[in-house]
Amino acid sequence: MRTSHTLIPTLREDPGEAEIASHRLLLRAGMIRKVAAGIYTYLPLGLRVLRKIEAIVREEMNRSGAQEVLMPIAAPAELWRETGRWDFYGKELLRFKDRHERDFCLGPTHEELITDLIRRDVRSYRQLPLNCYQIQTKFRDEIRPRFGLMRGREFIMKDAYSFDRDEAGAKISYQKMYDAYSRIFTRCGLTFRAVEADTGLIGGTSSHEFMVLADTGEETIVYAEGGTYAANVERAETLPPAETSSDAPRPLRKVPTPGTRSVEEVTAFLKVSPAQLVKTILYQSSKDLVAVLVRGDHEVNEVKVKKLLGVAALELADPARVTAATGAPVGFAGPIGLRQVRIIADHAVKTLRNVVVGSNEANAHYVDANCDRDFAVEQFADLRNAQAGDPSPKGDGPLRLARGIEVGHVFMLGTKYSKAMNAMFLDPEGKECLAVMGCYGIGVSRVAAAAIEQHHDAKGMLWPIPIAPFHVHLLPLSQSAAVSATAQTLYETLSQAGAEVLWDDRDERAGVKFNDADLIGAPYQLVIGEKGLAQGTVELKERKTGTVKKMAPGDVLAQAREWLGL
RNA sequence: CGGGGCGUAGCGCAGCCCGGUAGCGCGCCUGCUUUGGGAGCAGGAUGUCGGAGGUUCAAAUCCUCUCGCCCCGACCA
Repeated sequence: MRTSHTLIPTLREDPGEAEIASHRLLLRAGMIRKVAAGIYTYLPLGLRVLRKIEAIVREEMNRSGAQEVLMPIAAPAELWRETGRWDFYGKELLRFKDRHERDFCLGPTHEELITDLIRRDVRSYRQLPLNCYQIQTKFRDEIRPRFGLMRGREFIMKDAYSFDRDEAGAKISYQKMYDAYSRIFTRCGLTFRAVEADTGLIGGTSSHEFMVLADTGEETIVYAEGGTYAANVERAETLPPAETSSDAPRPLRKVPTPGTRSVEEVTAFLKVSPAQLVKTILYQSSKDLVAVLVRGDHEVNEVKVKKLLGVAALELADPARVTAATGAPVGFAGPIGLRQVRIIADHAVKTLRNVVVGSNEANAHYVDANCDRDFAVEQFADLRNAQAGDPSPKGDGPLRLARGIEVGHVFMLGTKYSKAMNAMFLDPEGKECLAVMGCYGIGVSRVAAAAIEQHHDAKGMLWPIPIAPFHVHLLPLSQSAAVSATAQTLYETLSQAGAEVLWDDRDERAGVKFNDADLIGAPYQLVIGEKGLAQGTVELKERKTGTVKKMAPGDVLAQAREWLGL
């Protein structure tokens, strides 16, 4: 493809709105342009990358036995009401009415639509198992879209849904997808890790997320150093401390702690370690007010709290509610004498003796408080985030933290949707059974962004060959007849051999071409200049390493074949 | 939704505090020269100063409202 008539509007300067590498470089290289917050147009180069990723996804999905379908983006509310998600999904679900005032939404995911299809057309166990997938635009009205393609509102997703006769079959389907995903991300040239994950709004029984490891990732993952355990921090289990403190309980005392609200302030004032304090955090759930107790050096894991309480929504109680419930300003809440509020606590709280807690009175805390003796806890559970150094729940070493970009997520759904929507089939005995489902997503556009986060340098992108917009960037440095003729010949030779060549035929100076080529990041650059040509050579340069090989034009094909694996 | 910031030429920004009718760099167009890492000279085009209202003789600048965008937070008491 020639650049002179291709829309590749590269930018010389960094766009002000972009913070992270992928966003900045996608804009600068003229691959995407913003239309609204979290909504982008893909230009020719950006689209080529997406198509490459899609092709790999398609190949591996087909190889795994899944079949491609295409569902609509607009879905009628009725289907979403059947599963209850019309109310449950919240504001991320973009809703609208058609001209007849009927409710519709833009699909953020397609369990309802696919289940509706299958319940109509799959009646017999003979038709199962079945796995249908699509590659399609999704819309989620994110609270805060950011980082370009990383968290858009409109984005491209591959979503697949499997239907099996029973749990055992569903497990096989799940494993097939897990394996396909591993092949897909490997082929895309990504360093990734599959981790245990929370199922979130999709629901279901278990899931794994595929995380591309990158410091700019929005997710925190924990993994056992040298072991196999790996999980999203939302999900990662923490073990209760092995031993209960053997300290003898001391009498409860109330002490003045003027103006100390935070753990740091209180512990510094009382000269105790944060691990000797229990903080009391008040949450407003969709049902009632709940006090969550965790050790001073721990963090509440809201996902775990939500699960324990069986509620969908949970937020910190606002200061007015805290004061109403505790009788004290925010910062002095404690479990002792706290009435009409459910009190739940992290396991670690149970093993502590003689702790500091809030007194529900301004400017005072209790010291030497002991649970059971001084306050009652309704339920103990794992309610905190895992931290670096915690023991792995699998016992395979201490946990470490890392950042990741979630590019894929596989779920065992069980019968959540088939039950809600009555997706039944007849088994060999003629009995009606619920299909056991799984669902599997890949953020196609996010994969592109993740690849850049992992593969770039100060000058631009460093695309892995399988997803690069082009393999070779052909850079004739002058408009002379000899240079042009050589460029023409090499373009044809390489193209015929299956190499994808971007031919910079613009009348630009060498520096401009080099900089644009480095920015766009094709794995190889083929430089043709007057000087080299006078000596009978052209240069083939590896973008990533900067390694330059001078060779006769006739030797380029063989070298390119070797490097590109053609 | 809360906090902060920003909307001025295609892009990046200055001008705003202290009101007087808009500027710089890059890009774009023309010509000449130049031609291996973002060329030089000369000439040129481009702005409802995000929008609406208000104050004023006069508003990019002050006031009010509004829309959009970016960042942080929406998690620790």
